[in-house]
Amino acid sequence: MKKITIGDAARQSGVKVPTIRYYESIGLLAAPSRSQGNQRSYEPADIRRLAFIRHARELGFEVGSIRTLLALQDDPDQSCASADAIAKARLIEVEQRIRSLMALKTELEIMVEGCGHGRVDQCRVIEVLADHGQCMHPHH
Amino acid sequence: MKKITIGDAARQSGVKVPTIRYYESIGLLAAPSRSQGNQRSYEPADIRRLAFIRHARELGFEVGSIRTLLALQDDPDQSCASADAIAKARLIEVEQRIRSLMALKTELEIMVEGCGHGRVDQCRVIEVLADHGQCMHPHH
DNA sequence: CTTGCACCTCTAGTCGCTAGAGCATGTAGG
DNA sequence: CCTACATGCTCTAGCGACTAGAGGTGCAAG
Repeated sequence: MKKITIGDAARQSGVKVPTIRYYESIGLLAAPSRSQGNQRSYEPADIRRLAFIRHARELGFEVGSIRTLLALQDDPDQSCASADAIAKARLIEVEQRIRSLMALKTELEIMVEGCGHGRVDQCRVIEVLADHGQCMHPHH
Repeated sequence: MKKITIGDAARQSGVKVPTIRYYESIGLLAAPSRSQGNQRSYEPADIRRLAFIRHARELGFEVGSIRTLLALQDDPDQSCASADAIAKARLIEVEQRIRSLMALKTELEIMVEGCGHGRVDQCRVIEVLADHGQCMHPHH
């Protein structure tokens, strides 16, 4: 059997070495076997699990949700209703975040366009920040 | 002179009480005068400053940037080039974040739509997470 | 005068890592 | 076989921007 070091695991999964150790410490990844010299030795399944975690993190899932998703993956007989619920909740979050960022973008554009590059006391950036009432697109 | 307590400052500015104390501790807000009983007593200018900070935080500016923006506001003779640069940088960040969230939204939608609500081993949510190659809209 | 809320300070916890110190191990070249 | 040097190990502390809690004091109403 090929022994995968933590460095190789990091390269193959795209998860950084200290992060892998961190995931082990919080119980997201099982502690792997060790070599004679006490070095972690991973299996291909661990790499897949790490890639799963990484992808889920990139999608913005929190560690708690990932824990549930991993538990579901480990037990394929279960209904995927939980996974679906988690993904749907995340989708709603993302949609809200997009809406709020769009409003924010508009507000920033107004600020930047309004800036005449003169003195601060005529600057729209400062002005808009100081007085929220000037926001054209309320986002909160 | 009317004395504004920290609680009233919180209500008027929309910044929570412990957060106001935190801002004082990191030097974002000057320490106000105190009453006989050692209670903080704010001026209307402090409330405006807090509202400024709150608004900037809502727009996603980091405390470091807010520090600069506040310094600019305090000295209105200065050129607003820095304020403009900060706002522009933030605008670019926001635009990138929106793009990445849109990609993410698409991916989540595919996951959720593909979920047949059956068993986990046929669930697209789990499947897509496990295999990044299935992303239709690569976002990273 | 007492009740009860608001205020005070201080410490520690949150989340998801990241950085650093100070060692041990593994590997490639000479 | 020896020496470099990369990589591994553990442990602690730090990041940002708060938030929570303990344990105490101030103050205003009934």
